[in-house]
Amino acid sequence: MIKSKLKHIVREAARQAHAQGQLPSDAFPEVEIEEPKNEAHGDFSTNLAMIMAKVQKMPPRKIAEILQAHLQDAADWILKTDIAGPGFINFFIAPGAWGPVLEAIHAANDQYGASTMGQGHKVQVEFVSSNPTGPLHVGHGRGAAVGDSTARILAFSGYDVQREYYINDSGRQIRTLGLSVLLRYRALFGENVDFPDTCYQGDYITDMARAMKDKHGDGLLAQTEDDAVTTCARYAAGLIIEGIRQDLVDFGVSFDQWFSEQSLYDSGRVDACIAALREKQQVYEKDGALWFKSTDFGDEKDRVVVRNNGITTYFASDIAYHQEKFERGFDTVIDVWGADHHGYIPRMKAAVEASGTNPEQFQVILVQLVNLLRSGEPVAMSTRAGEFVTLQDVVKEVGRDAARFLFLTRHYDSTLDFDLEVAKQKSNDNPVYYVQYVHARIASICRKAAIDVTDDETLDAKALATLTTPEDVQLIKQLNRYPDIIAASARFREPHRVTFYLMTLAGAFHSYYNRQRVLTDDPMATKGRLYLVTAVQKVIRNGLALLGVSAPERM
RNA sequence: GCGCCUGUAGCUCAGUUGGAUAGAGCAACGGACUUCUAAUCCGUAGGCCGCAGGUUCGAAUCCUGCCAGGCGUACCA
Repeated sequence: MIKSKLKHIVREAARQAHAQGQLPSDAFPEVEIEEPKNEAHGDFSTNLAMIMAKVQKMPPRKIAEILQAHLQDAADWILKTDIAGPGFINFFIAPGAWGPVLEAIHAANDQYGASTMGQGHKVQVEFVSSNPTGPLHVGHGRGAAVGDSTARILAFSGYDVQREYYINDSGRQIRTLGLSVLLRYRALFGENVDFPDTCYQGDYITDMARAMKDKHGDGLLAQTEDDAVTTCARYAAGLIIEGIRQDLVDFGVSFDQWFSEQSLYDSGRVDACIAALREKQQVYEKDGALWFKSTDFGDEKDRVVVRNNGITTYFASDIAYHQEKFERGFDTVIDVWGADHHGYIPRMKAAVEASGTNPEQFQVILVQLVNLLRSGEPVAMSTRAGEFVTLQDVVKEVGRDAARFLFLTRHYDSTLDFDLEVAKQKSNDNPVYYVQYVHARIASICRKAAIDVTDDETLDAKALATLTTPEDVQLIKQLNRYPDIIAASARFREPHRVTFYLMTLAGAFHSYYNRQRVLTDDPMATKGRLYLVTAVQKVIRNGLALLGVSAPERM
């Protein structure tokens, strides 16, 4: 807010300088206001003079001097301006001028940081979409945290967001699942079955076999293998999906829609899609298979959509699925995938483009792997061997808040070491408590305070005016950054920016807490500081909510 | 071989999309609880931003080439 005012003031200064013939060109670039890292460089700065040097054909410092003359009396809250370095203009803001930041926070309350950036554009975020062949593991948890938080941040930033889970309930893996259950089922009746290692090994398979026995008795033994596999597959997939849904609910993640791959076949959508590809001559036959010409759209080789045995590939239904998504009117479709699927991106982009959609409307967030550790030692994980720590296990052991927060303490591009022992610790090593502690501490102050300022419609100007110490100003400046952080986080689809911001804000608060007393004998000063710390509390609560993490009143 | 991601303090990672003297946490060392919660704070120390070129007023950031690690490279999903 202060930044946008400054932006306007600088632009106005440039305009005046041009009008008075001091600047030859009126081709002004967008004014950028940034915050210098070094305090000696003021509260804000602009590099406009440097950027304009080429167009104006003048040295940057000279331009800065011209601009500075027009900035002299632009606003009474600008204490002074400096020209420094190669041509930065630095602004020093009056310590008493930061009150509007707190007013904005209290007025907006849980909407502080929200924006209309998305202008109501329809965005779909599809995430997790784990195959219903087994429970979710830690890697899925990270995808869930990233996808869910991204969706929350986009919605907060004015996008019309829909969250979707794609269920791969068709194809060979599901057959394998059914077979796995059937074989265990037969074993329950004393059959000496040979259990291939291509089948799913986990105990949950045997559990489901027992359930089949309870439900059908020995009825499946009489069926053809094909029918029995189908029965088992349907039952198992349904049960697993239900488990996944419950795990995600326990993790604080919900979806607007669960989309079945099988439904694309049942409705004839996949066949229609392939027919359309033929129509547009985007496919050709070779070696008995049908190939999609993805190389026409930048992929490195063409891809099979119908195998020579007549069965469609996963890619075929995925083309149909993404066409269907865009037909639903989404301006942007975001898929959150595990990094091991990155080779799939070019062909999917190609398919989207071939369907006549601008490929930029299709975006993939590739989430890197999670290395699960316990006290620094890797925990063995192999889905096929059935040895893995499930997301449910992790949430049970370390808690939902810690798990979600830690999944978002890295850029999704970086692999993440997730140490169960560290995640459990209620100490310095665990940033989630560091942030939550701020919320609890402030709640405690409020309980102790004689007055309640949280319902104040308008803030007492006299109380605000007491907030002039360097510690006060520093903390307010930190709060002032929040909307920009959210905007960047939404623009780049990077939830970790919020996480890092919260850790920084928490640090600033703890530091403040140790230097300044909130509740004192001075009623005005106390009131002012209550305005300040409750604003911090609101921003912490607000940011944690975007991460799907709770803000406790006591710890 | 080719493609994608990563390489920043002893360790784990940020770095406002090209800005000023590269930051934080942990670990190490030294301090602060008769105080609104010590799950906290203050201080010290720690750097060839993988290497080498290039682009410009200016590069951890952009381009090229190497080196190292991870992942991928199906008529699997």
